Amino acid sequence: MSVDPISRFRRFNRAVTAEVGALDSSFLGRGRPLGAARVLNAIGHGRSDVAAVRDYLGLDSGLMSRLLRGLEEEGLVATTPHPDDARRRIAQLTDAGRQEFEAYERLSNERAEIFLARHPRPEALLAAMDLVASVFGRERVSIGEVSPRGEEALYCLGEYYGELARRFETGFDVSLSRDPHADSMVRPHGGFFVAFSDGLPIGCVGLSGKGGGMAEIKRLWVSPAARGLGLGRRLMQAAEDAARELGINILRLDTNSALPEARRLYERLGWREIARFNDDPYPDLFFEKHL
Amino acid sequence: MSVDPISRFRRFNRAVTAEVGALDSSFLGRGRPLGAARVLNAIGHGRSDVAAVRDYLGLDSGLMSRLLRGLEEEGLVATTPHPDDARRRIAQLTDAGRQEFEAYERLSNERAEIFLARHPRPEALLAAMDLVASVFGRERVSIGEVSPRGEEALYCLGEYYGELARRFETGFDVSLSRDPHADSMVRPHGGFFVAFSDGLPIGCVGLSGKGGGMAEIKRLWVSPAARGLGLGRRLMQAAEDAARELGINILRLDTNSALPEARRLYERLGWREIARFNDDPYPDLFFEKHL
DNA sequence: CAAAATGTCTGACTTAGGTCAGGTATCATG
DNA sequence: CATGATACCTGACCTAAGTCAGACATTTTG
Repeated sequence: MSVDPISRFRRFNRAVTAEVGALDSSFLGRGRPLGAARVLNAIGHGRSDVAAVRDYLGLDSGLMSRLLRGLEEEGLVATTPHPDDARRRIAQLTDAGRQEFEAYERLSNERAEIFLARHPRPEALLAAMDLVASVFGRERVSIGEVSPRGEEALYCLGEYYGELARRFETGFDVSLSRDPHADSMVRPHGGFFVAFSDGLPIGCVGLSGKGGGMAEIKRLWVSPAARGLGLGRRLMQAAEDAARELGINILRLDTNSALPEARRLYERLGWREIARFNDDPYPDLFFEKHL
Repeated sequence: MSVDPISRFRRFNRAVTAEVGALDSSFLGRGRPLGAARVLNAIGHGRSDVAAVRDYLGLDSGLMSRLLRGLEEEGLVATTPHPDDARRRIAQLTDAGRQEFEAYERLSNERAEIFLARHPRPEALLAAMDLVASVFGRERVSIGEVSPRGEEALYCLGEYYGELARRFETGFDVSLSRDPHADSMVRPHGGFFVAFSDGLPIGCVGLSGKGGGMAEIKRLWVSPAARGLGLGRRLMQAAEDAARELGINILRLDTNSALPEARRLYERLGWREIARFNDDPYPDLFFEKHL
């Protein structure tokens, strides 16, 4: 019986091709070819620069131009020259365009809801989808610096605390831990970095400093769906790069032996175990790295 | 932060659309449009009837005819009239066609291997993909009667025993259990049914009889990826239908309280708990249903 | 056995999507 | 301020894919 990995992969492909095809063609219900609908959606999602849309959708400049013209004639899009550079153009939805865009959004959301409702445990299904999407999108993960008070950061931190609570035998209570003040993770003291996969945050790390040549790495978290894809390393690299930029040359961090994969990561990245340097009740392992 | 189910679903869609598109276009490397490649593959996978191919690929009869003609001109396919009905035609690969088909298969397998190698735990990735594929392919699951000695049946039984071994505190040893003889699950005594999703077996059930108006349901198994999609019910229905056909009017089964979802299923389907009717060491629950 | 139905094929046509070679306006630079 | 680079646009062209009406041979049905 051929239930080998390859057959399973190919079954997945066929199932998904059929379904995604149906999803795509549901966009056809609004009497507009798929190309035009995709451009409308890209603009609706905030890609206003014509070149950005073209790039995102992988379109030839001629084709892009024609699609844009079509949407303009329909009265859904208006283009204006870019204020800094009149060669470039920026496209924006008109009121009618925004309505049409929202109709597409509704369609898409409806399909998503129907699909998720097909399973008795949508959370398990979503976790599986996250995992697949993370592996597929592995090359398209970007790391950005954000405010540690912003919603992306808060989301990541919430997930991080939840994970610790699950993995520490004693649970985890933020208020008992040495919680770095958000100001310490903002320039010029430090920074806060979030990894985005197609717009969704899937990992974070904080660089917490007080001025001077020393800082701490805090709150390294990678979404379960994205583990094993080298994201921890990339986040640590982003934090180190920022530290160098800020003139920091000694980094420290604390962690717990209940998180063996974190320990392995630090060791692989050239961190050295040192003696306890704080009285936080949760960590039992302490590391340092000279840049 | 929008990390709601809908966003996650849509992220999955985008990731998969991009990847599956790349996969499709990898078929273009052999200098043949996708449509022709799809027809070649359908024939290679054993769909010889022209109507069957057309139906499977959802093609117009005119288009199908032209694609077939193209493949014939390339010397990859030969068509002959159907022996029973000269209006119908059957298509078969020539030697050159088979070589070309195998080249496509190799391409497809290579891509699958590369993808799976991207993850440190391919088994977790595959489990996630199986789950998604099962939900997507929910409507396309077919139940067929097979020999209980065939490879599909043996595969399912292997998975079934593995599952019991994991779920029973004492483990599970087939040789200690009352294993129904395969002959009892073949007409006219009984039957063995396997659920297929796109060719892969994802569930089974046996109807084990010795002649006479009574039979037992044995070996009900549903792949973890396909649970919660109503497959258990469909398999039980297939077994019951076969029982009625064979003139059986009393069905029995035994199960274990370590499998609560099985118990719930039986109760929902109108089975009644009865007293122990055998001395098998594993079951502790016994059910009966009058048809 | 004539009429209706079926399965495939052919020709004429349409649409979506895409490529390519210029063309035009604008910007950056020596 | 001339020159080349850049960003977008236009026209001409092409292919893949699909639709539709009718043709033809064969089979089924009244």
